[in-house]
Amino acid sequence: MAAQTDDNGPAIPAAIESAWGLRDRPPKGPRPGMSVPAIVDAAVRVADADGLAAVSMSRVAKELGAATMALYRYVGSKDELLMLMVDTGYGPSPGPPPPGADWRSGLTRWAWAEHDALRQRSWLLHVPISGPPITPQQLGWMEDGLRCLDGTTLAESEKMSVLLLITGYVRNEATLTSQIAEGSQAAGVEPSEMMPAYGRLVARLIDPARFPALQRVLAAGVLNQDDDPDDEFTFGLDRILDGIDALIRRRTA
Amino acid sequence: MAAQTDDNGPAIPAAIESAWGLRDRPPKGPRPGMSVPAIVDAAVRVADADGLAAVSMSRVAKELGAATMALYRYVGSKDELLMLMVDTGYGPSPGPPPPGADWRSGLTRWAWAEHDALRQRSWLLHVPISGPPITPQQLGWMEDGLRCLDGTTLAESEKMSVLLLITGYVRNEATLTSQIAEGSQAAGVEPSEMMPAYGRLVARLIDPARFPALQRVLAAGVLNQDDDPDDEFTFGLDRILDGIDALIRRRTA
DNA sequence: GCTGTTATGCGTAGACCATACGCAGAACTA
DNA sequence: TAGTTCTGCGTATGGTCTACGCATAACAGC
Repeated sequence: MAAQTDDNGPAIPAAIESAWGLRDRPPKGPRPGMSVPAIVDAAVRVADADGLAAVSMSRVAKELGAATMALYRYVGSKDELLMLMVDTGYGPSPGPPPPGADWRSGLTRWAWAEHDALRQRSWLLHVPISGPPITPQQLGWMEDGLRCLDGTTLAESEKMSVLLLITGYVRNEATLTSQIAEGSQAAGVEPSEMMPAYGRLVARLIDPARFPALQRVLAAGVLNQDDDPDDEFTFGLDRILDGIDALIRRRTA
Repeated sequence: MAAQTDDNGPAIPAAIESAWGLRDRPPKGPRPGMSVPAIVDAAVRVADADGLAAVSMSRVAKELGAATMALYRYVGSKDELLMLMVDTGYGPSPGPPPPGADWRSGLTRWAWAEHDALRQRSWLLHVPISGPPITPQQLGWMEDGLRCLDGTTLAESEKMSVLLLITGYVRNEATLTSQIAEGSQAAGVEPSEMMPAYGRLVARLIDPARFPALQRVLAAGVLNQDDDPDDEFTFGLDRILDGIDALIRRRTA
């Protein structure tokens, strides 16, 4: 439905038009009492306060002092609202790499910026993403990431793959640490006790004869200490950057 | 609630006891008409056929010819059922690496096994995972992954980080390709036309002056060709393995 | 200034969803 | 046979998203 075609090619989904500010208000009819950005901000406020699960259309409407169904004049569906929330939630991209920076320090900065955004707004991880990035800020992040690789000899398609690799890693790492935080909160346990408790549980369940390697990990106390999540993040990121480094050297040589 | 403690330490969540087969049937009362595995199998069948969104308690009950509320005698909540579904859905782990295999070929096989499992059951990606792996098959995968690194000089904690890195990558890559598939199906477009359509949309939205690097990617036709997803997967995996290789060499030297 | 058009705000209602609770009856123990 | 305990499941509650339609407000053109 709504697959109408105009002079400029296939139709752009309403949510995307909203995000890019391409929607022109029709000259007739009453003044709108709300605006898409106001609704998105309210939804983000709810998510910040009570998590993504608390974001229902009625809750957002209540936040604005409006009726539930009034929102549907501005966003086509809840999924559309979620998409706009993500664009707002990530915030502006970290900007192009400082002049003179090499690709590695540039991408490190880029990865940490996403890391920080996801740490601040862990609900972003719970939004079911339904496609490649298309909103303005998302593409801004992409642009800044690509610029980090500007001086390298990588092919354009390889640059893209590299960014995908890193952003995937950042999301993944953020998901894991946020799960620990949420799990500990749900169970009423200290976050620092979460991993040890997990270790004890695994130790109780597994038969050492069938899980010897796992048993060795447990015996080494890997799960007992709660190491700094930032160190864990750095470790993985450095591995990936090492791998990219190997590729770049090969392409250069 | 239900935080009772017995002789063997803190209580094990009911779902985990189910998964490990630790629940002994009480001697009194009527014979159960169903079983946890039967329910989980039915739920998996529904997810395979109509996706995770179709998995509701009533739908699963209908699949079994039972009443909705009857299921709650076997699983404590829908989340519990989902957890058991994941354990079943992944299937058995690929087994330990063939004797004599080096770590790299072992982990490649391991990564591809998860890749294949996720490709076959893309609904696994939509299950909101809520903690570290604790079910039998999940820990089996972990065990097999660890064994691939048995001969290396890595610390136990590093082995764990390496597995986390790889499994995260596999999930991420699978998520992206499944999104393309689902998106094209939802839009009624050929999957091979998905990326070009995306490229055209981006091209129409962005201002080349503000997104020069992105513009260059588009001009290079990166998004126009639909390259083999398996090649894309191999590319990222090789980057990560290169990074791990660098670490192992450093540790060995 | 009047009229027709169009858009907004939003009330109502429908179709789902998970699940708390309680009761009838089955299967066991003593 | 009596008592206990567990199963199956009907009912009901409170939540979700959103399709539909109506009253009203604001503009365009005459």
